Amino acid sequence: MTASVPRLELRSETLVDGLRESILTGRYAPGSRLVQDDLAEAFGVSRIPLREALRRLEGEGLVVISPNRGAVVRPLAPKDVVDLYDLRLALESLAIRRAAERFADLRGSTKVLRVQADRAIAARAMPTIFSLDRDFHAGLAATSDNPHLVAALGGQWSQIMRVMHAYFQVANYPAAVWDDHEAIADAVAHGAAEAAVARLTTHLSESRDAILAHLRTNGDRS
Amino acid sequence: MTASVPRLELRSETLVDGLRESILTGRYAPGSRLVQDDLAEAFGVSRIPLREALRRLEGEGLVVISPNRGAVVRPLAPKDVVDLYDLRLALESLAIRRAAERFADLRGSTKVLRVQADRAIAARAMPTIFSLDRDFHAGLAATSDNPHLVAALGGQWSQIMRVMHAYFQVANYPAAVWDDHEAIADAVAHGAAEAAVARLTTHLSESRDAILAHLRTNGDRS
DNA sequence: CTCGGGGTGATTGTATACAATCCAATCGCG
DNA sequence: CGCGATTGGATTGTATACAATCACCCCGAG
Repeated sequence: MTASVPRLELRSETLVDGLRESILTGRYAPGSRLVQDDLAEAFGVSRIPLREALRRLEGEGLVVISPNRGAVVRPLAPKDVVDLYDLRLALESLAIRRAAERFADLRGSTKVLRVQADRAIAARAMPTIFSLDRDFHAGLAATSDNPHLVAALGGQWSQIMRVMHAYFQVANYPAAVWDDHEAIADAVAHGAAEAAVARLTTHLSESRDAILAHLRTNGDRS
Repeated sequence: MTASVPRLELRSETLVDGLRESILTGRYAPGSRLVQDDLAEAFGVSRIPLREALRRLEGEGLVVISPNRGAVVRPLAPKDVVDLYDLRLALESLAIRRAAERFADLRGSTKVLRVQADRAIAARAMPTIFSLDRDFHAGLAATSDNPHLVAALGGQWSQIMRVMHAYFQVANYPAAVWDDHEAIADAVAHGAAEAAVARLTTHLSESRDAILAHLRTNGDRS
């Protein structure tokens, strides 16, 4: 399937995206080894661009590379979940406050997302659900008009998405998620920053606790 | 400490550190091109490990790589300074709150830093001053007991350090910096999180404004 | 003088090839 | 039988070599 291909734009770029997606969706689980020869063959390239892609992801914090011992998908312990959510709350609160200052109205797109989400939930398509969830929070971040904040949040979300895919194998998504989203979008649109932050706080707490619960139930990995 | 290791440990690792340091200290200024052949020769390696190092730094947000057009040190506009400080305040406030919860006492090391800083100021050694400033804030972050927060703050600090070196060529460091540090450390040690945050807020505002002022004065670059 | 149109040198992108290192299983010795 | 040395295979690290792409300059037509 490595298409005949001279058409490829730039190997490295598509490689980074492909690898990142594979890690985020759990195709390569936290802690698993990333053997260069195998990956190179799987993506149809030599090891040179592949190694560069790994370095890129190392910089993003998705993989850990030990000299002469190779790369592994960065492991995730329960404490990481707590720490990540703590951090994420601070970042996203800032995003909300900045967005509310300008009365950013993203209720429209939120509604669209909800429709798509309902469909995905009916179809039990977890990856799609996660993706739509991410879209909402990414949209929220974007309205902050602070690219550095967007980047930082994107990094945190990557980590969290990894946890979700690692532990949410069964569909057991917190039900009120999309209600929370609407409430937050509504508050932001009215400039009610603190109300939005309050709702976000409970929103994230529930999400975090759901993950931690699943983690303890299915937490049979070392 | 660094094991005896006389011979070269691993090219890539020392390369990344060396390159990062060169960028942070302004040896390669924001916006300047990073030609692979030149850097490879300068560091005495081939282009392969060098390219990997660049990818790593791209992941950290220090360089930007355009396909077939090479890498440049990520440019920094005035708005970046504002955005970075906005973000940094949120992150460091979180660090302070977590540190204050445990009454972390870093007044001892802060005092040591101040002594070293006074010496550096007398010697007009700006890079050393920046470094000691970073040490204080890094120490503060470390007491949060949240590695992800430490990493995020480290990334922000890298960006800010780049701005400092780019615009603070002349020694004009805000005078009250080390008083602020002592006040913050003192408040944290007494568990007075909000007092520490308040002092941090003015501390960062002054630092930011000093940079912006210099930026406007010396801002003759495109 | 301005605007395309090549052509050329400089620079990046990737594959192949080989050296260095690590890991595990085996062997030898007590 | 236990345990450290050793060796072989697997895997990573780097250099050399070459292909692909781009930027710049020069030139000629309008």
